[in-house]
Amino acid sequence: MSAFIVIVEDEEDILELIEYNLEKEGFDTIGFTSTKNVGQLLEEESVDLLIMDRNLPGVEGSEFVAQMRNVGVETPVIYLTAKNKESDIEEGFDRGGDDYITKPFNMKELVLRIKAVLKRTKKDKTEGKMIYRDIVLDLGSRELFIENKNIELTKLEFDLLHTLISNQNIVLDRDYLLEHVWGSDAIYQDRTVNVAINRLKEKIDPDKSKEYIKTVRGVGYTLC
Amino acid sequence: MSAFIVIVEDEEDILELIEYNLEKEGFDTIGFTSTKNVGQLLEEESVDLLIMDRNLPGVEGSEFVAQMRNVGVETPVIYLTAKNKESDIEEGFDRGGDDYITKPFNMKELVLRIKAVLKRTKKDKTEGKMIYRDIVLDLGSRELFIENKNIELTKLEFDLLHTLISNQNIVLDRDYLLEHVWGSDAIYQDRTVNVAINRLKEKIDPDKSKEYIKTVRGVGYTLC
DNA sequence: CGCCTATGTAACATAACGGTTACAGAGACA
DNA sequence: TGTCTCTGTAACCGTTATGTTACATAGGCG
Repeated sequence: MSAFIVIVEDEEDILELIEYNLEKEGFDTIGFTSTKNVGQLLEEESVDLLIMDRNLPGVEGSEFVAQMRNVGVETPVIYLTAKNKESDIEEGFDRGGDDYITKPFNMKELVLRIKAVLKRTKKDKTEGKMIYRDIVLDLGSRELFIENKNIELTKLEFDLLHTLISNQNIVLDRDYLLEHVWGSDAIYQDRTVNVAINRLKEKIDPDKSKEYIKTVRGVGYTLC
Repeated sequence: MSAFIVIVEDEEDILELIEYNLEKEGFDTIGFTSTKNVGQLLEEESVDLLIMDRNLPGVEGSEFVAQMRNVGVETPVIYLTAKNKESDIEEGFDRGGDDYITKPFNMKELVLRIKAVLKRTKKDKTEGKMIYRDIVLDLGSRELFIENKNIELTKLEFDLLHTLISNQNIVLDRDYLLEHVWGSDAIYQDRTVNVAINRLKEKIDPDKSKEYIKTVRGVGYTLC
């Protein structure tokens, strides 16, 4: 899971520490010691996550985010804050922040929270296309093209193919698919997955010549 | 799938009910009626799952978990909560909780969720590749490459090789293999291991020139 | 060398797994 | 309400993985 992360933190050593650790995790980062220029960046570039110190000299971090929200920027935010009085925390949440973390924090926790937020927001990011071999899955219009031919999919089929394609080369077991496609509270039988997969197979490869979806006996399914 | 589960629930009868049912499922459990002593346990012992009432007298369950996260404890959590207002649920998730279940709940659902969480956290640990000499075992795609040639394995063969390779240079006896590959509740004969090992040997080294798997007479097998 | 035990091998039986199909209920839509 | 589509469930069946058994072989030890 790669992502473009903007960090605003006035203490340079902390800023560098965060950047170093996040890049080690494979994220692209850019750091600022003030909110200057950040607004423009958020408006113009596709930023996946903003990590924002709340105790910046001059502007309150949450004030800045509130302004951003007003001009239509929806980038999720994780606040860094030395305060941990509950009122502050609640305030941060109320204004649309997605998470907070109190200093001092450890890197492991920050990374975990980042991944959690990205995972959560990845869902509503429906831009872009996913490609696998000659399969093109348009996440915006929810259309599937195979060899440039449009193939209609039901919601279930689309979601199923989507999670398969976003985990290509990884064998997904039925429980995983049930949880991620049907929902974590779904209590269905794993045979349900079975049938759904085969309906999908039938649609995307009627004459069974392509073998996009490989079944791994005793385990699950994979796109490989 | 055995696991060590800590339960925090102030109502003793509910606590006992949960413990009874989980132990019936083969889990090791320990129950507490308050968070006292729980923090220490989580830090010192390897706990697989925490089941946490959110409505404890005094401390908020999620506050307690947040504190634990701050000191580096990553134990997954399932919250028990009587509240079901959506805001509460989201908050629980946002702060790093892995799942929640609202009271009143039925045991079946709780057990299902427990198994799901355990499986999910186990999976995170098992990504990547394992290498031994010229053997490359891809845990995600469940593929085996020897000298860059792909060799198909059945589920059993894969799991067997996986535990061998993750215990290389250690002689594993048949009981260990039965428990870890076939499952702790498996009641097979040790000849079963024998045959499985040899089927694996045949696949990964047909002309018996490499001798990846060494049999240690009277003890078991090892990759050394 | 000869015995004994552990291990390898091959054949067989069966249980598990997954593909397929048919059907019924749920939901959308007119 | 009636119709149509989507989707979960159950039943059936072929395929294959795998446990079991029986027998062959190899290794250790006197």
